[in-house]
Amino acid sequence: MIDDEPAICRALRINLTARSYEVKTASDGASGLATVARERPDVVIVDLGLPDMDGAEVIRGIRGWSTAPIIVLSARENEVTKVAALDAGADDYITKPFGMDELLARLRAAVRRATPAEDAPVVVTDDFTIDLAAKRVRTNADGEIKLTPTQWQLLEVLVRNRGKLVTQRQLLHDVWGPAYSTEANYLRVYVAQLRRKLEPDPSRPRYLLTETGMGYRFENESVAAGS
Amino acid sequence: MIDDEPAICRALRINLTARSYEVKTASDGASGLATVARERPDVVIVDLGLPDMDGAEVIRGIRGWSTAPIIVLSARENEVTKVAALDAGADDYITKPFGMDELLARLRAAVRRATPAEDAPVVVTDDFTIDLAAKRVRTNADGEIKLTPTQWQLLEVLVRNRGKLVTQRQLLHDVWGPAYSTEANYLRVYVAQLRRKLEPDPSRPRYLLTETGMGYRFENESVAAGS
DNA sequence: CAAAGGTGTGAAGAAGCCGTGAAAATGCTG
DNA sequence: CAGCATTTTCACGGCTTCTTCACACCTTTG
Repeated sequence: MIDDEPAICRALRINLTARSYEVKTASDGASGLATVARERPDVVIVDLGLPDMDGAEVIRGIRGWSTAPIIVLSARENEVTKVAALDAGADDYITKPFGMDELLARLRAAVRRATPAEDAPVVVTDDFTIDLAAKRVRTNADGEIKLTPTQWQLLEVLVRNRGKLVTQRQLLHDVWGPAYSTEANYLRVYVAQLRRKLEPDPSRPRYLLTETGMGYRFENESVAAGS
Repeated sequence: MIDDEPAICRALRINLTARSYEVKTASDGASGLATVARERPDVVIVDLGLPDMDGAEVIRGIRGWSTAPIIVLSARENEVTKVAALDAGADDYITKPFGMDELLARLRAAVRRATPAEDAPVVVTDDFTIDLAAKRVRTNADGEIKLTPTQWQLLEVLVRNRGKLVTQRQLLHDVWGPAYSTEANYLRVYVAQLRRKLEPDPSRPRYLLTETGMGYRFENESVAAGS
């Protein structure tokens, strides 16, 4: 937050911190730019009418090397100023006085836009790599592995719960649907198929583990230290 | 633009057309959603207070399957309405009466934000070159290739997700719209057409790969070193 | 030590999916 | 309105995938 009015700064800091945003403040353009450079914020809130620099200057200074959303606060209704700020690279422009709820909503909108929903869905083991997003598996030995839809779904459920035990019941429910809670042989058949394709030694599984009487577990102890 | 006031509609249309935006209008929520589904606009402007639907409903309806920026116009200063619209997925909220210059500036900001990731609008393979921006394909053998609109859209979705598997569902959704989630034969027909035009050996595809039961994948393993 | 339940195989028929060519319907242009 | 390009629909053979089953193996339990 780059703002020279202590009152607004304090009000915002309190409200934002209460919603578990992390807030850093600067009170003029120069130190604002420095802070942005240092802290790499996810969003920047800039008050126009800073003591040392023109608002559009500050915005351009940030845009020169960051694509973080910039929200401008200003007392000035003046349309020319708004247009200048927006064209300099600002993402939103709020006129004072403003409601805190509106600011927060605009903040959420800005963050939402900037976050392209990337949850790193790639699991790497010593023997193969699973890319959940691309729906793709390759082994270090043979390269690309082809999985059938059911095989893939089963693997996906297990990998999404990696480390945890997944009940037979739940696996059947998630892969075959609510009507198949009893057909436990499906699991045996398909787990065997996956082991044949993924495990270095299918008869002694290292990743797709059986928990007798309960279900299965995908384990990826990066092994690291032998023994 | 979804707006039921003819005066505003006309004013906007004139101003936007003059700046060489292409404008489509709808005068109520239902036809607005239909128009968005059909036209695939780059930005949507929605007036709240439509005759048939709640504003937030319209926004959610669009957000359900499009990520195009949505700018809301409204006569209501009411903060609750603003927050509701923004949290429903709107990107900006402008209170009437507004200055045309401000609207245009916010429009530019919205479009600018929405078009960042053009990280490689030209895809080159060993056999052909796809220019996403210019919407053109040329093969090394025959030169320029003509694609029909549907063929192009399908190819575009696949290429934008190159390397990733794209579900049949998603392809139908993105190319034909939200109502066609089941017509999987369309895909077979059009993929075959694309293969006939692009693949060196259409019966043994190298780029447009089938993942039986799941979907299709555009692959461009520059072939590179064998083994 | 024998019985019982749960698990890992391999194989075979059934079911469903894909590629294909072509015809009917639709929309567009002049 | 005719002529053309495009989209939608359909039915077939060939192939992949799913389901089902029988049997061997293991571990636990009385």
